[in-house]
Amino acid sequence: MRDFKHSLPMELMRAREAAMARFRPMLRDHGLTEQQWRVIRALVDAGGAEVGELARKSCLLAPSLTRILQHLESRSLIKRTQNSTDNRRAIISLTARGRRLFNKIGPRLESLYRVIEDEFGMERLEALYTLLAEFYETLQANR
Amino acid sequence: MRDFKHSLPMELMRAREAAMARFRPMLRDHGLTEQQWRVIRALVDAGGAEVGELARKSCLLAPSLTRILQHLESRSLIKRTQNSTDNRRAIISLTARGRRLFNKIGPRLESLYRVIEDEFGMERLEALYTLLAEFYETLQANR
DNA sequence: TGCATTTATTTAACATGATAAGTATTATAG
DNA sequence: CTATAATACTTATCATGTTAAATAAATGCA
Repeated sequence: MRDFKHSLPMELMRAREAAMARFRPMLRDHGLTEQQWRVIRALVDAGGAEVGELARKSCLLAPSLTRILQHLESRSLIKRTQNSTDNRRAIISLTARGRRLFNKIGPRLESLYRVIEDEFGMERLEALYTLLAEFYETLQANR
Repeated sequence: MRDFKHSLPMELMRAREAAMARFRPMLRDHGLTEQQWRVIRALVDAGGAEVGELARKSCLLAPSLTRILQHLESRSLIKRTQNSTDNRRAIISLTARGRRLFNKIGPRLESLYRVIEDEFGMERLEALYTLLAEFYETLQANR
């Protein structure tokens, strides 16, 4: 059998964890989990989105997102706007407070990210991005 | 700011999830989670290990591993052997039942893995492995 | 020896991951 | 128009992720 070390899901996880270990402490200093940050960032990117759309953009399962939105709403970082034509759908968007938090954290994470770019090298990083995207597409296409 | 889509931790996660989606249903059919399987596989690979060593090999945090071991022990898939020279350490190993389960599942997962190799191609897969390992090493080295 | 420190593991608490089931709303066939 | 199916979320449940604190055994040193 293939060596245990040579397990792709494990390697992907280890690489991801190595990166997240750089970012997580700062998010935590601001009272945010990694997943909560993904939601906030997706909302900045989209400028308001339905729950399902937000789940796809932030790579979260619907039940997880439901809880996270409840949490963020209780902290007044997001708000819900009911869609008048379809009462199942609600548009989620950041509050002013949510945007302020993003503006405070975003640049700091960017600079941490640039450190990684410097350490690993932009070329190899781009190569990694490309392979990851291709891998994802290949597996999605044949499923 | 860098495009939200271009977030390395996200891409790593999406790639991992695409792969795990192929494996998870079969593990579930045998009543195992992905993490429980990692522990079993690490035990086969090491043939018995201390808890800390097992945590490293299976990429699990100690508190998660504690719970998983309790679970696996209650199902008689693993056993603990006390170390006489250091009572803090216990050697974890598979029971006969644990090994039988591994022998049943292992080959099926291998064949699912080979499907991925075929779809994505062995060369690109090796390139991905190499980049992931280098990325991990780079980030570990400078931490 | 005796006691503070370190090491190995477990508990605790809160948040998320994963699956199944439930609820409310909208679309659709008859 | 109405019963039925599909859609969009939400709840529920159990397992794990993450951090901090607790426990217990081994080590180091006065």
